[in-house]
Amino acid sequence: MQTEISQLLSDTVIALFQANGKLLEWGDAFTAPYGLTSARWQILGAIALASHQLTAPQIAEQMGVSRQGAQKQLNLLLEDGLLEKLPNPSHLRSPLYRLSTQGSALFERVNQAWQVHAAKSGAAFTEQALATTLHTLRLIAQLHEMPPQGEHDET
Amino acid sequence: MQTEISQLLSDTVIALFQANGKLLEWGDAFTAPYGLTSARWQILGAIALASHQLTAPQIAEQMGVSRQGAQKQLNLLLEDGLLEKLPNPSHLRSPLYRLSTQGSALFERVNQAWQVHAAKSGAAFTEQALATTLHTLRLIAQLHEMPPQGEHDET
DNA sequence: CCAACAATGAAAACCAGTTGTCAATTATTC
DNA sequence: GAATAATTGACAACTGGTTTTCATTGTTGG
Repeated sequence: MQTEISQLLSDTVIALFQANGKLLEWGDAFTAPYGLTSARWQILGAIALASHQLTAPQIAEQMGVSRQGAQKQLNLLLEDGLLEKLPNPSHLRSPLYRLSTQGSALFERVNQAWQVHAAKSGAAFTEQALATTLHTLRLIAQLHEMPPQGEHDET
Repeated sequence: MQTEISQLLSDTVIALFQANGKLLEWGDAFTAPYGLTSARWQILGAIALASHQLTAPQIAEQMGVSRQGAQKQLNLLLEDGLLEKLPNPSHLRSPLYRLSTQGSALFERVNQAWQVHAAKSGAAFTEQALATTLHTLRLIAQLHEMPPQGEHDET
């Protein structure tokens, strides 16, 4: 029995996949002039917008990706000199990460360009529609939350 | 100048990424009992719901992935016996794909389970909210459409 | 007809993520 | 304080996608 709402939900999920693909592709092109990719930009953002310095597992957590996945990008960004490690006073093995001078300047530039874009394309939406979409997306994510059976994270 | 709407847009994009991740993860778990993954399911769906038989490039187009990416999965699904090639009367090299008996039965089962889930979780949303979300997502996708400079697809 | 060009499948290299394993460090508990 | 458990970084293998390249097949124009 295909109800109206369940059909809408199916369509929404498909639209979500497509929007995700377009955004990643767009983000890659958008950040390419700065020598970045969507993935790198996302990590820089996570670090830049954090209120304090973060360890690798904290960054992964905050981004919703695996610890190892975040670490991979962190190592690459370190090689590129966009990040730097600080010794973690309370953890010998697990350094804190912050933007290097270079990384900070770069992120600043990208972020400013993004703000311009967001302000411009924001004109295509009503505040009401965006608020509803945001809420619905969060609900969808929550509804499809998987029981955490990862490494040994939860109790 | 961070307007209210551009902040909402940024938050929505982040929520979109997270929902996408959760859905893929959920889809993998959901289809695992049937021996599928999110990716395989998506391809079966594209073929099953098409009004006529499709070639590999058509399937890729319809899914919004690259020709080569779709081909990869098609070959795997062929190996698994879920699809079969039909000789294409108007194209020697480019066969048409359709679900095999086995693939058809499998998709039927998965799809029925999905319908149950969609009907159940649809209860969490109002029709209005879903419609707005669907529309907004399509608008986001459209706004971030990249100028096609691919192989030599577009005119 | 046939020469140029487009579309197709196949394969390889790569990107970005995942899980699993392992050794080392940190935290907990008795 | 020592044994045990959890956290962490590094590495390898895998998934699913991308682009690039190549040989082959269709298509089209002279």
